[in-house]
Amino acid sequence: MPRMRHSRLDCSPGCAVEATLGLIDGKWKGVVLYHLLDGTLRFNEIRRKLPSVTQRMLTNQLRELEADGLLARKVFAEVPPRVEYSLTDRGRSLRPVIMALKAWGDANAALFAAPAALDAAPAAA
Amino acid sequence: MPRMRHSRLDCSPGCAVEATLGLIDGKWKGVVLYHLLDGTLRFNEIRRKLPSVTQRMLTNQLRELEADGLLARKVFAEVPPRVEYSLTDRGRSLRPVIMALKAWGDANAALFAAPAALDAAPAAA
DNA sequence: CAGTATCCTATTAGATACTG
DNA sequence: CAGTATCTAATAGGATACTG
Repeated sequence: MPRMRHSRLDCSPGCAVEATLGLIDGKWKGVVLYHLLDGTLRFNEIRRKLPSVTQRMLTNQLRELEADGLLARKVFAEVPPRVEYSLTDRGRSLRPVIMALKAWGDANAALFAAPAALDAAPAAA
Repeated sequence: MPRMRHSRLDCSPGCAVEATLGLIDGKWKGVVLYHLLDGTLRFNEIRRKLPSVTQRMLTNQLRELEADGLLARKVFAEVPPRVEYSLTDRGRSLRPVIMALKAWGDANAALFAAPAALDAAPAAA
């Protein structure tokens, strides 16, 4: 069972930066958080938004986010089963962070598309 | 030689979130970027700010940041050698992102100190 | 001072199959 | 539908020693 991620607390004061990063890294956490900003989603709804995530990975990432108090998991005793994921207050408080990441990514999309565009690109603010 | 990190581009539109994250994850990149926001630093100056980083890791992280166009490495032909690291314009454009990460981390410091404080804590905005 | 070079371990992530 | 369970591959990260 994959528990125990980097503690990353052996710094300061940049420590806070790494601590926050530690909660939202993991290959899919950022996107998951991003999509949940729009509201509650079921397991397979999230999955459909992440074309190449495996079931196992998505479960892991969701469990870690839950363990970190960023999202809530609500299981409905139905057949077929239904599980809904939504952000907690703490999770929602990450909105500015997520949006800052997204804004920069959008502004620098060229960087990701063409690695060689480094010199040419205008380095958008 | 550790090259080739996750491409993370198989999403959308949360893609931008992961793309940005991909550039600043790595166990030390966030802090390095943070410290360089204050100005140019030499190799060992950075190292001193990161008590437990190894020489190898710091070098790796710095090289990746450089390859991603976020920082510039300036070598002085002196004895003893001197190498200065500073943010590029693109690196500086990450300031809002880094500061958002830091702000959240500071506001939620309790979360990192005591993992059990999840319920009690007030979930600062 | 600012790295390289090796070697080795731990953590992450993917594939695949099965289940309440 | 929403997971588990295994097994394995890839990657990140650390320890240590050496060098221009």
